[in-house]
Amino acid sequence: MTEDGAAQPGLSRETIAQAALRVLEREGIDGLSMRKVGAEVGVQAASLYWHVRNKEQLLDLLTDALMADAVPPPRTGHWRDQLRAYCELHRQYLLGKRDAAKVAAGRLAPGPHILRLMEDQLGRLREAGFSAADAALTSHLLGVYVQGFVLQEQAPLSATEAMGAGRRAAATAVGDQFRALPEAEFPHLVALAGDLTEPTMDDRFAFGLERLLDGLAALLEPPTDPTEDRNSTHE
Amino acid sequence: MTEDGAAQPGLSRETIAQAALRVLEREGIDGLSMRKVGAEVGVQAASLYWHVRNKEQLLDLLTDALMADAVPPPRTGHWRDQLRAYCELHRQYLLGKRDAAKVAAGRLAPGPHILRLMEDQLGRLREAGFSAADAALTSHLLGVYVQGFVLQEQAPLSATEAMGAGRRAAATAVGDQFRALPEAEFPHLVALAGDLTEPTMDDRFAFGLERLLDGLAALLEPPTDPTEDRNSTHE
DNA sequence: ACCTGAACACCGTTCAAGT
DNA sequence: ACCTGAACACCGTTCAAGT
Repeated sequence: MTEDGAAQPGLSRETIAQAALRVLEREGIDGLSMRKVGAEVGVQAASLYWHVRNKEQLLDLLTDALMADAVPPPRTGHWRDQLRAYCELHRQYLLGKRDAAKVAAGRLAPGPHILRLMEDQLGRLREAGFSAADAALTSHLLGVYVQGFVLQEQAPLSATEAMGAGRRAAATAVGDQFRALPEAEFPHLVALAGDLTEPTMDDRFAFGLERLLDGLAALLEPPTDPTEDRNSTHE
Repeated sequence: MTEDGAAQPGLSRETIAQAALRVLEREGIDGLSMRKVGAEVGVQAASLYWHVRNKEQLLDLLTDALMADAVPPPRTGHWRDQLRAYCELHRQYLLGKRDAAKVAAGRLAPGPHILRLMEDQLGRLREAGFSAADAALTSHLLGVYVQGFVLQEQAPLSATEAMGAGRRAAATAVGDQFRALPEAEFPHLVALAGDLTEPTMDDRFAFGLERLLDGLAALLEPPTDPTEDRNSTHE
Protein backbone atom coordinates (compact mmCIF):
# COMPACT_ATOMS: atom_id res chain seq x y z
CA MET A 1 0.00 0.00 0.00
CA THR A 2 2.99 2.30 -0.50
CA GLU A 3 2.33 3.97 -3.87
CA ASP A 4 3.15 0.99 -6.10
CA GLY A 5 4.29 -2.21 -4.50
CA ALA A 6 8.06 -1.51 -4.61
CA ALA A 7 10.03 -1.81 -1.40
CA GLN A 8 10.79 1.65 -0.11
CA PRO A 9 14.46 2.42 -0.74
CA GLY A 10 14.82 4.67 2.27
CA LEU A 11 14.39 7.68 0.05
CA SER A 12 10.93 8.37 -1.29
CA ARG A 13 9.35 11.44 -2.84
CA GLU A 14 7.50 11.88 0.41
CA THR A 15 10.76 11.94 2.37
CA ILE A 16 12.25 14.41 -0.06
CA ALA A 17 9.24 16.72 0.17
CA GLN A 18 9.44 16.69 3.96
CA ALA A 19 13.16 17.48 3.83
CA ALA A 20 12.49 20.33 1.40
CA LEU A 21 9.88 21.66 3.81
CA ARG A 22 12.44 21.76 6.61
CA VAL A 23 15.03 23.49 4.44
CA LEU A 24 12.40 26.04 3.39
CA GLU A 25 11.48 26.75 6.99
CA ARG A 26 15.14 27.18 7.93
CA GLU A 27 16.55 29.07 4.95
CA GLY A 28 13.63 30.55 3.04
CA ILE A 29 12.92 30.16 -0.65
CA ASP A 30 16.25 31.72 -1.69
CA GLY A 31 18.12 29.13 0.35
CA LEU A 32 16.13 26.22 -1.01
CA SER A 33 18.59 24.48 -3.32
CA MET A 34 18.84 20.94 -4.58
CA ARG A 35 22.19 20.67 -2.81
CA LYS A 36 20.70 21.65 0.54
CA VAL A 37 17.71 19.36 0.17
CA GLY A 38 20.10 16.56 -0.72
CA ALA A 39 22.20 17.28 2.35
CA GLU A 40 19.07 17.40 4.51
CA VAL A 41 18.21 13.90 3.43
CA GLY A 42 21.82 12.66 3.53
CA VAL A 43 22.57 12.39 -0.15
CA GLN A 44 24.26 14.20 -3.03
CA ALA A 45 22.22 16.71 -5.02
CA ALA A 46 22.60 14.60 -8.14
CA SER A 47 20.89 11.68 -6.41
CA LEU A 48 17.64 13.60 -6.14
CA TYR A 49 17.31 13.44 -9.90
CA TRP A 50 16.63 9.76 -9.65
CA HIS A 51 13.40 10.47 -7.75
CA VAL A 52 12.41 13.77 -9.27
CA ARG A 53 12.61 15.14 -12.80
CA ASN A 54 13.88 18.57 -11.78
CA LYS A 55 13.55 21.30 -9.19
CA GLU A 56 10.16 22.38 -10.54
CA GLN A 57 8.74 18.96 -9.76
CA LEU A 58 10.28 19.05 -6.32
CA LEU A 59 8.51 22.36 -5.74
CA ASP A 60 5.27 20.75 -6.85
CA LEU A 61 5.73 18.07 -4.22
CA LEU A 62 6.63 20.70 -1.66
CA THR A 63 3.50 22.69 -2.48
CA ASP A 64 1.36 19.69 -1.77
CA ALA A 65 3.26 18.95 1.42
CA LEU A 66 2.47 22.47 2.58
CA MET A 67 -1.14 21.40 2.99
CA ALA A 68 -0.32 18.04 4.57
CA ASP A 69 -1.74 18.79 7.99
CA ALA A 70 -4.51 21.20 6.98
CA VAL A 71 -7.77 20.23 8.63
CA PRO A 72 -11.00 21.50 7.04
CA PRO A 73 -13.39 23.59 9.11
CA PRO A 74 -16.39 21.93 10.82
CA ARG A 75 -19.10 20.92 8.39
CA THR A 76 -21.86 22.80 10.16
CA GLY A 77 -23.67 26.10 9.67
CA HIS A 78 -24.34 28.22 6.61
CA TRP A 79 -22.34 27.45 3.46
CA ARG A 80 -21.16 31.02 3.53
CA ASP A 81 -19.55 30.59 6.91
CA GLN A 82 -18.00 27.32 5.88
CA LEU A 83 -16.51 28.83 2.75
CA ARG A 84 -15.20 31.81 4.66
CA ALA A 85 -13.59 29.52 7.22
CA TYR A 86 -12.05 27.55 4.37
CA CYS A 87 -10.41 30.59 2.85
CA GLU A 88 -9.21 31.88 6.18
CA LEU A 89 -7.72 28.50 6.96
CA HIS A 90 -6.04 28.32 3.58
CA ARG A 91 -4.55 31.75 4.20
CA GLN A 92 -3.39 30.82 7.67
CA TYR A 93 -1.69 27.67 6.45
CA LEU A 94 0.18 29.60 3.78
CA LEU A 95 1.16 32.32 6.25
CA GLY A 96 2.26 29.68 8.73
CA LYS A 97 5.09 28.35 6.59
CA ARG A 98 7.92 30.60 5.54
CA ASP A 99 7.63 31.82 1.92
CA ALA A 100 4.85 29.32 1.34
CA ALA A 101 2.93 31.60 -1.00
CA LYS A 102 5.98 32.15 -3.16
CA VAL A 103 6.53 28.42 -3.44
CA ALA A 104 2.90 27.72 -4.29
CA ALA A 105 2.60 30.74 -6.61
CA GLY A 106 1.07 29.69 -9.90
CA ARG A 107 1.28 26.01 -9.11
CA LEU A 108 -1.71 23.75 -9.61
CA ALA A 109 0.11 20.77 -8.12
CA PRO A 110 -2.83 18.49 -7.46
CA GLY A 111 -1.08 16.18 -4.99
CA PRO A 112 -2.94 13.94 -2.56
CA HIS A 113 -3.28 16.52 0.22
CA ILE A 114 -4.63 19.23 -2.03
CA LEU A 115 -6.97 16.76 -3.72
CA ARG A 116 -8.39 15.84 -0.34
CA LEU A 117 -9.19 19.48 0.38
CA MET A 118 -10.64 20.07 -3.07
CA GLU A 119 -12.90 17.06 -2.72
CA ASP A 120 -14.16 18.26 0.62
CA GLN A 121 -14.77 21.80 -0.59
CA LEU A 122 -16.56 20.68 -3.75
CA GLY A 123 -18.88 18.57 -1.61
CA ARG A 124 -19.88 21.57 0.46
CA LEU A 125 -20.47 23.69 -2.62
CA ARG A 126 -22.72 21.05 -4.12
CA GLU A 127 -24.62 20.71 -0.85
CA ALA A 128 -25.08 24.47 -0.74
CA GLY A 129 -26.91 24.20 -4.04
CA PHE A 130 -24.28 25.27 -6.57
CA SER A 131 -24.42 23.58 -9.94
CA ALA A 132 -21.59 21.26 -10.93
CA ALA A 133 -20.17 23.91 -13.25
CA ASP A 134 -20.44 26.70 -10.69
CA ALA A 135 -18.98 24.59 -7.91
CA ALA A 136 -15.95 23.83 -10.06
CA LEU A 137 -15.46 27.46 -11.08
CA THR A 138 -15.95 28.65 -7.53
CA SER A 139 -13.36 26.27 -6.15
CA HIS A 140 -10.84 27.56 -8.65
CA LEU A 141 -11.80 31.17 -7.96
CA LEU A 142 -11.33 30.89 -4.21
CA GLY A 143 -7.97 29.22 -4.72
CA VAL A 144 -6.83 32.02 -6.99
CA TYR A 145 -7.99 34.65 -4.54
CA VAL A 146 -6.30 33.21 -1.46
CA GLN A 147 -3.08 32.39 -3.26
CA GLY A 148 -2.92 35.75 -4.98
CA PHE A 149 -3.67 37.58 -1.78
CA VAL A 150 -1.13 35.84 0.42
CA LEU A 151 1.49 36.17 -2.28
CA GLN A 152 1.20 39.93 -1.99
CA GLU A 153 0.90 39.72 1.76
CA GLN A 154 4.14 37.81 2.20
CA ALA A 155 6.06 39.97 -0.26
CA PRO A 156 7.88 42.93 1.22
CA LEU A 157 6.05 46.20 0.66
CA SER A 158 7.53 47.55 -2.61
CA ALA A 159 10.42 45.10 -2.19
CA THR A 160 12.86 47.97 -2.04
CA GLU A 161 11.94 48.98 1.49
CA ALA A 162 11.06 46.37 4.08
CA MET A 163 14.66 45.22 4.07
CA GLY A 164 15.11 47.64 6.91
CA ALA A 165 11.86 48.98 8.30
CA GLY A 166 9.07 47.17 10.13
CA ARG A 167 5.72 46.11 8.76
CA ARG A 168 3.50 49.01 9.69
CA ALA A 169 6.33 51.53 9.29
CA ALA A 170 6.75 50.65 5.63
CA ALA A 171 3.03 51.16 5.05
CA THR A 172 3.02 54.67 6.49
CA ALA A 173 6.14 55.43 4.47
CA VAL A 174 4.27 54.52 1.29
CA GLY A 175 1.38 56.64 2.53
CA ASP A 176 3.62 59.67 2.88
CA GLN A 177 5.00 58.92 -0.55
CA PHE A 178 1.48 59.07 -1.98
CA ARG A 179 0.70 62.27 -0.12
CA ALA A 180 3.83 63.88 -1.55
CA LEU A 181 2.72 63.25 -5.15
CA PRO A 182 1.82 66.26 -7.34
CA GLU A 183 -1.81 66.86 -6.41
CA ALA A 184 -2.77 68.17 -9.84
CA GLU A 185 -1.80 64.95 -11.52
CA PHE A 186 -2.71 62.49 -8.75
CA PRO A 187 -5.61 63.99 -6.82
CA HIS A 188 -7.11 60.67 -5.72
CA LEU A 189 -3.83 59.06 -4.72
CA VAL A 190 -3.13 62.08 -2.54
CA ALA A 191 -6.63 62.15 -1.09
CA LEU A 192 -6.85 58.40 -0.51
CA ALA A 193 -3.26 57.92 0.67
CA GLY A 194 -4.49 56.92 4.12
CA ASP A 195 -7.25 54.67 2.86
CA LEU A 196 -4.80 52.91 0.58
CA THR A 197 -2.11 52.24 3.16
CA GLU A 198 -3.81 52.03 6.55
CA PRO A 199 -6.00 48.95 6.27
CA THR A 200 -4.42 45.84 7.75
CA MET A 201 -4.01 42.73 5.69
CA ASP A 202 -6.76 41.13 7.75
CA ASP A 203 -9.10 43.96 6.76
CA ARG A 204 -8.20 43.64 3.11
CA PHE A 205 -8.60 39.90 3.07
CA ALA A 206 -12.01 40.10 4.74
CA PHE A 207 -13.16 42.81 2.35
CA GLY A 208 -12.34 40.80 -0.75
CA LEU A 209 -13.73 37.64 0.74
CA GLU A 210 -17.09 39.20 1.61
CA ARG A 211 -17.43 40.71 -1.86
CA LEU A 212 -16.69 37.30 -3.34
CA LEU A 213 -19.20 35.59 -1.06
CA ASP A 214 -21.82 38.21 -1.88
CA GLY A 215 -21.27 37.58 -5.54
CA LEU A 216 -21.53 33.84 -5.06
CA ALA A 217 -24.68 34.19 -2.99
CA ALA A 218 -26.29 36.13 -5.83
CA LEU A 219 -25.61 33.11 -8.01
CA LEU A 220 -27.64 30.89 -5.72
CA GLU A 221 -30.78 32.85 -5.07
CA PRO A 222 -32.93 34.08 -7.93
CA PRO A 223 -32.82 37.78 -7.12
CA THR A 224 -35.67 38.00 -4.64
CA ASP A 225 -35.09 37.46 -0.94
CA PRO A 226 -36.16 39.34 2.19
CA THR A 227 -33.58 37.88 4.66
CA GLU A 228 -30.76 40.32 4.07
CA ASP A 229 -28.72 40.61 7.27
CA ARG A 230 -25.39 39.46 5.91
CA ASN A 231 -22.32 40.68 7.76
CA SER A 232 -20.59 43.44 5.86
CA THR A 233 -17.06 44.71 6.42
CA HIS A 234 -18.08 48.25 5.93
CA GLU A 235 -17.88 51.35 8.07
CA MET B 1 12.83 67.53 -15.71
CA THR B 2 14.71 64.19 -15.82
CA GLU B 3 14.11 62.78 -12.34
CA ASP B 4 16.52 65.04 -10.43
CA GLY B 5 18.52 67.58 -12.35
CA ALA B 6 21.58 65.42 -13.02
CA ALA B 7 22.79 65.11 -16.61
CA GLN B 8 21.80 61.68 -17.90
CA PRO B 9 24.90 59.50 -18.10
CA GLY B 10 23.63 57.47 -21.02
CA LEU B 11 22.50 54.78 -18.64
CA SER B 12 19.41 55.47 -16.57
CA ARG B 13 17.08 53.25 -14.62
CA GLU B 14 14.57 53.74 -17.42
CA THR B 15 17.08 52.47 -20.00
CA ILE B 16 17.88 49.49 -17.82
CA ALA B 17 14.23 48.62 -17.34
CA GLN B 18 13.66 48.72 -21.09
CA ALA B 19 16.66 46.49 -21.68
CA ALA B 20 15.41 44.06 -19.05
CA LEU B 21 12.06 43.99 -20.82
CA ARG B 22 13.74 43.00 -24.07
CA VAL B 23 15.78 40.28 -22.39
CA LEU B 24 12.62 38.97 -20.73
CA GLU B 25 10.79 38.83 -24.03
CA ARG B 26 13.68 37.02 -25.67
CA GLU B 27 14.77 34.58 -22.95
CA GLY B 28 11.96 34.33 -20.44
CA ILE B 29 12.22 34.80 -16.71
CA ASP B 30 14.76 32.00 -16.29
CA GLY B 31 17.10 33.68 -18.75
CA LEU B 32 16.74 37.09 -17.16
CA SER B 33 20.11 37.58 -15.45
CA MET B 34 22.04 40.67 -14.43
CA ARG B 35 24.76 39.65 -16.85
CA LYS B 36 22.38 39.48 -19.79
CA VAL B 37 20.71 42.77 -18.92
CA GLY B 38 24.14 44.32 -18.66
CA ALA B 39 25.11 42.93 -22.05
CA GLU B 40 21.84 44.20 -23.55
CA VAL B 41 22.72 47.70 -22.44
CA GLY B 42 26.42 47.35 -23.33
CA VAL B 43 27.94 47.16 -19.89
CA GLN B 44 29.28 44.69 -17.32
CA ALA B 45 26.84 43.14 -14.87
CA ALA B 46 28.65 44.78 -12.00
CA SER B 47 27.97 48.22 -13.46
CA LEU B 48 24.26 47.78 -12.98
CA TYR B 49 24.77 47.91 -9.24
CA TRP B 50 25.60 51.55 -9.50
CA HIS B 51 22.06 52.27 -10.69
CA VAL B 52 20.14 49.61 -8.87
CA ARG B 53 20.47 48.12 -5.39
CA ASN B 54 20.00 44.53 -6.51
CA LYS B 55 18.08 42.27 -8.85
CA GLU B 56 14.91 42.62 -6.80
CA GLN B 57 14.87 46.34 -7.42
CA LEU B 58 15.52 45.79 -11.11
CA LEU B 59 12.48 43.50 -11.17
CA ASP B 60 10.46 46.24 -9.49
CA LEU B 61 11.42 48.61 -12.29
CA LEU B 62 10.65 45.95 -14.85
CA THR B 63 7.22 45.37 -13.34
CA ASP B 64 6.37 49.02 -13.73
CA ALA B 65 7.75 49.05 -17.27
CA LEU B 66 5.37 46.20 -18.08
CA MET B 67 2.50 48.68 -17.81
CA ALA B 68 4.28 51.48 -19.68
CA ASP B 69 2.00 51.52 -22.71
CA ALA B 70 -1.23 50.42 -21.05
CA VAL B 71 -4.08 52.68 -22.04
CA PRO B 72 -7.15 52.77 -19.77
CA PRO B 73 -10.55 51.91 -21.23
CA PRO B 74 -12.90 54.71 -22.37
CA ARG B 75 -14.40 56.63 -19.49
CA THR B 76 -17.99 56.11 -20.57
CA GLY B 77 -20.86 53.83 -19.58
CA HIS B 78 -21.69 52.02 -16.37
CA TRP B 79 -18.95 51.77 -13.72
CA ARG B 80 -19.37 48.05 -13.88
CA ASP B 81 -18.44 47.92 -17.52
CA GLN B 82 -15.50 50.24 -16.98
CA LEU B 83 -14.17 48.12 -14.16
CA ARG B 84 -14.60 44.94 -16.16
CA ALA B 85 -12.76 46.49 -19.08
CA TYR B 86 -10.00 47.54 -16.70
CA CYS B 87 -9.48 44.05 -15.40
CA GLU B 88 -9.60 42.53 -18.85
CA LEU B 89 -7.04 45.04 -20.06
CA HIS B 90 -4.80 44.36 -17.11
CA ARG B 91 -4.99 40.67 -17.86
CA GLN B 92 -4.28 41.20 -21.54
CA TYR B 93 -1.23 43.32 -20.81
CA LEU B 94 0.18 40.69 -18.51
CA LEU B 95 -0.56 37.92 -20.99
CA GLY B 96 1.02 39.99 -23.75
CA LYS B 97 4.50 39.97 -22.29
CA ARG B 98 6.34 36.72 -21.74
CA ASP B 99 6.31 35.56 -18.09
CA ALA B 100 4.94 38.96 -17.07
CA ALA B 101 2.80 37.55 -14.29
CA LYS B 102 5.73 35.70 -12.77
CA VAL B 103 7.78 38.87 -12.76
CA ALA B 104 5.01 40.95 -11.22
CA ALA B 105 3.98 38.23 -8.76
CA GLY B 106 3.70 39.65 -5.28
CA ARG B 107 5.22 42.96 -6.26
CA LEU B 108 3.58 46.21 -5.24
CA ALA B 109 6.12 48.26 -7.20
CA PRO B 110 4.28 51.57 -7.37
CA GLY B 111 6.27 53.07 -10.22
CA PRO B 112 5.05 55.96 -12.35
CA HIS B 113 3.13 53.88 -14.88
CA ILE B 114 1.29 51.85 -12.28
CA LEU B 115 0.53 54.98 -10.27
CA ARG B 116 -1.03 56.55 -13.32
CA LEU B 117 -3.37 53.58 -13.72
CA MET B 118 -4.20 53.49 -10.01
CA GLU B 119 -5.06 57.17 -10.03
CA ASP B 120 -7.35 56.72 -13.00
CA GLN B 121 -9.08 53.68 -11.53
CA LEU B 122 -9.59 55.29 -8.15
CA GLY B 123 -11.24 58.26 -9.85
CA ARG B 124 -13.76 56.02 -11.54
CA LEU B 125 -14.53 54.19 -8.33
CA ARG B 126 -15.16 57.44 -6.50
CA GLU B 127 -17.37 58.66 -9.32
CA ALA B 128 -19.33 55.44 -9.19
CA GLY B 129 -20.17 56.28 -5.60
CA PHE B 130 -17.77 54.12 -3.61
CA SER B 131 -16.51 55.58 -0.35
CA ALA B 132 -12.86 56.49 -0.06
CA ALA B 133 -12.19 53.41 2.04
CA ASP B 134 -14.10 51.08 -0.29
CA ALA B 135 -12.49 52.53 -3.40
CA ALA B 136 -9.05 51.91 -1.95
CA LEU B 137 -9.88 48.35 -0.89
CA THR B 138 -11.53 47.62 -4.22
CA SER B 139 -8.53 48.80 -6.19
CA HIS B 140 -6.30 46.49 -4.20
CA LEU B 141 -8.76 43.62 -4.53
CA LEU B 142 -8.99 43.84 -8.29
CA GLY B 143 -5.21 43.97 -8.55
CA VAL B 144 -4.87 40.85 -6.44
CA TYR B 145 -7.47 39.03 -8.49
CA VAL B 146 -6.01 39.80 -11.90
CA GLN B 147 -2.44 39.17 -10.83
CA GLY B 148 -3.31 35.95 -9.02
CA PHE B 149 -5.36 34.73 -11.94
CA VAL B 150 -2.84 35.38 -14.67
CA LEU B 151 -0.10 33.90 -12.55
CA GLN B 152 -1.96 30.60 -12.61
CA GLU B 153 -2.88 31.07 -16.23
CA GLN B 154 0.70 31.51 -17.39
CA ALA B 155 2.04 28.67 -15.27
CA PRO B 156 2.14 25.28 -16.95
CA LEU B 157 -0.70 23.01 -15.86
CA SER B 158 0.73 21.06 -12.92
CA ALA B 159 4.22 22.16 -13.99
CA THR B 160 5.23 18.54 -14.53
CA GLU B 161 3.29 18.16 -17.77
CA ALA B 162 3.06 21.01 -20.27
CA MET B 163 6.73 20.53 -21.05
CA GLY B 164 5.55 18.34 -23.82
CA ALA B 165 1.81 18.46 -24.42
CA GLY B 166 -0.32 21.30 -25.72
CA ARG B 167 -2.61 23.57 -23.76
CA ARG B 168 -5.96 21.88 -24.08
CA ALA B 169 -4.38 18.42 -24.16
CA ALA B 170 -2.89 18.88 -20.71
CA ALA B 171 -6.30 19.91 -19.37
CA THR B 172 -8.02 16.79 -20.62
CA ALA B 173 -5.15 14.73 -19.24
CA VAL B 174 -5.80 16.18 -15.80
CA GLY B 175 -9.49 15.48 -16.33
CA ASP B 176 -8.79 11.82 -17.00
CA GLN B 177 -6.57 11.78 -13.96
CA PHE B 178 -9.48 13.01 -11.84
CA ARG B 179 -11.85 10.48 -13.36
CA ALA B 180 -9.42 7.69 -12.53
CA LEU B 181 -9.41 8.55 -8.81
CA PRO B 182 -11.01 6.07 -6.36
CA GLU B 183 -14.68 7.02 -6.51
CA ALA B 184 -15.39 6.09 -2.91
CA GLU B 185 -12.85 8.58 -1.59
CA PHE B 186 -13.23 11.29 -4.21
CA PRO B 187 -16.83 11.17 -5.46
CA HIS B 188 -17.03 14.85 -6.38
CA LEU B 189 -13.66 15.06 -8.10
CA VAL B 190 -14.70 12.10 -10.22
CA ALA B 191 -18.13 13.53 -10.94
CA LEU B 192 -16.93 17.06 -11.65
CA ALA B 193 -13.78 16.10 -13.54
CA GLY B 194 -15.15 17.66 -16.70
CA ASP B 195 -16.44 20.78 -15.00
CA LEU B 196 -13.08 21.30 -13.35
CA THR B 197 -10.93 20.93 -16.43
CA GLU B 198 -13.04 21.95 -19.42
CA PRO B 199 -13.69 25.66 -18.84
CA THR B 200 -11.34 27.92 -20.74
CA MET B 201 -9.26 30.51 -18.94
CA ASP B 202 -11.49 33.18 -20.48
CA ASP B 203 -14.53 31.49 -18.92
CA ARG B 204 -12.86 31.25 -15.53
CA PHE B 205 -11.70 34.83 -15.58
CA ALA B 206 -15.15 36.10 -16.51
CA PHE B 207 -16.79 33.99 -13.83
CA GLY B 208 -14.64 35.35 -11.04
CA LEU B 209 -14.87 38.87 -12.36
CA GLU B 210 -18.68 38.85 -12.47
CA ARG B 211 -18.88 37.47 -8.93
CA LEU B 212 -16.55 40.21 -7.79
CA LEU B 213 -18.53 42.89 -9.59
CA ASP B 214 -21.78 41.53 -8.14
CA GLY B 215 -20.29 41.72 -4.68
CA LEU B 216 -19.10 45.26 -5.27
CA ALA B 217 -22.47 46.30 -6.64
CA ALA B 218 -24.12 45.06 -3.45
CA LEU B 219 -21.85 47.43 -1.58
CA LEU B 220 -23.21 50.38 -3.49
CA GLU B 221 -26.93 49.86 -3.40
CA PRO B 222 -28.77 49.48 -0.11
CA PRO B 223 -30.31 46.08 -0.76
CA THR B 224 -33.46 47.08 -2.60
CA ASP B 225 -33.52 47.42 -6.36
CA PRO B 226 -35.83 46.14 -9.10
CA THR B 227 -33.46 46.54 -12.11
CA GLU B 228 -31.75 43.19 -11.91
CA ASP B 229 -30.73 42.13 -15.40
CA ARG B 230 -27.00 41.82 -14.86
CA ASN B 231 -25.18 39.48 -17.22
CA SER B 232 -24.43 36.19 -15.55
CA THR B 233 -21.92 33.59 -16.73
CA HIS B 234 -24.23 30.78 -15.85
CA GLU B 235 -25.73 27.96 -17.81
C1' DA C 1 17.86 0.17 -8.71
C1' DC C 2 19.97 3.72 -6.57
C1' DC C 3 23.78 6.78 -5.50
C1' DT C 4 28.53 9.26 -6.15
C1' DG C 5 32.17 12.37 -8.25
C1' DA C 6 33.20 15.39 -11.11
C1' DA C 7 32.29 18.43 -14.31
C1' DC C 8 29.64 22.18 -17.27
C1' DA C 9 27.71 26.34 -17.80
C1' DC C 10 26.05 29.36 -15.44
C1' DC C 11 24.38 32.64 -11.28
C1' DG C 12 24.06 37.43 -7.82
C1' DT C 13 27.00 40.33 -5.50
C1' DT C 14 31.24 42.69 -3.77
C1' DC C 15 35.15 45.46 -4.19
C1' DA C 16 39.46 47.20 -5.36
C1' DA C 17 40.98 49.66 -9.10
C1' DG C 18 40.63 52.41 -13.02
C1' DT C 19 39.03 56.89 -15.67
C1' DA D 1 30.37 59.87 -11.03
C1' DC D 2 30.41 55.86 -13.40
C1' DC D 3 32.38 51.57 -15.08
C1' DT D 4 35.73 47.36 -15.29
C1' DG D 5 38.14 42.95 -13.84
C1' DA D 6 38.41 39.64 -11.11
C1' DA D 7 36.99 37.11 -7.65
C1' DC D 8 33.70 34.62 -4.07
C1' DA D 9 30.39 31.58 -3.02
C1' DC D 10 27.24 29.60 -4.85
C1' DC D 11 23.57 27.48 -8.45
C1' DG D 12 20.64 23.38 -11.59
C1' DT D 13 21.61 19.63 -14.30
C1' DT D 14 24.12 15.81 -16.75
C1' DC D 15 26.54 11.69 -16.99
C1' DA D 16 29.93 8.30 -16.61
C1' DA D 17 31.03 5.28 -13.14
C1' DG D 18 30.38 2.76 -9.12
C1' DT D 19 27.71 -0.78 -6.04
